[in-house]
Amino acid sequence: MELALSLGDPPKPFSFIGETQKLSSNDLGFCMGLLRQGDAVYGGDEKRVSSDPPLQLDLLPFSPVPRPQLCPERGWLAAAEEPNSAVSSFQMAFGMSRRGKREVELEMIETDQRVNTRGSDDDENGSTHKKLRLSQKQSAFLEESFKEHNTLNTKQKLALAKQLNLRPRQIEVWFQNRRARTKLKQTEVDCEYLKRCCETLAEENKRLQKELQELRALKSCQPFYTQLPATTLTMCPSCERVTTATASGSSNTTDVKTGEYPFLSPTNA
DNA sequence: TTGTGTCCAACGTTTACGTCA
DNA sequence: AGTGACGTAAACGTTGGACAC
Repeated sequence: MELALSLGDPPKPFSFIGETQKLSSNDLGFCMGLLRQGDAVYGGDEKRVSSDPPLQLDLLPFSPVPRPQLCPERGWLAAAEEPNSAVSSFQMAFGMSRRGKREVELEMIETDQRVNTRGSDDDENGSTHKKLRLSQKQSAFLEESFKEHNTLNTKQKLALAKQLNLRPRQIEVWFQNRRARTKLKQTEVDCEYLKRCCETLAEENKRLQKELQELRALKSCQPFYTQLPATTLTMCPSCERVTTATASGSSNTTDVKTGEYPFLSPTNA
């Protein structure tokens, strides 16, 4: 059994869920995907062994609290901002537009007086490395690279190492740690979001309980209702018909859309 | 199909560094 | 100036998945 859980994201199919299960992109809320054991998913081209479609449940058709997202451009929280409209912290810090930014960055790296000298010499002879902080400019350049792609292939890693005068291993480690930091921060944000959701739902529950109590009180004051037998309402999700099962065992159905009660219609009367 | 080796991301931990009281 | 506590970032070790052979 495979379970995917998306908190607060606009519902979208999970990797193992096909196009047929798409939900409205306007909705926000909780999204769960369920894959039964025996379903097989292979890499990019998804093939399924089981004929039964997996489930994707949108548990909240509305989002009581807009879920904040860590802004990859700025490194702080952002809510419903245009992702490309923001000027990055790097650009803000160094006062430049995105155009030509790369050239300026490289120039700064080259002129950086504090060169991280824990270089390839140590790497080759396998001696232990003395830990040195990366310079601000090196960090800034890595941050920029991370915003463009948070994982590196070998080619990118080597290129970055060469540009920043660092060992490829350092680049690799930096990206690993950076991903860990991002994840940690997003987890914190998600926790806060869930906390607020919980509070909102608790309030809603309280309100509904109160409403129910009022309705029950109203019902006890109106003898007409008390004469009706106790019923259990169930709705068929596909045809949206409600079945009322009475305590005596009889049952009736009604169409939710039209509100028509067949047993009261002239044809049935 | 199974076994083996390689690569890499994720994760937890350790360690060095910087800051502050 | 020296020192210890603390937070952060760099680095390390392990594990497991994907992939090629």
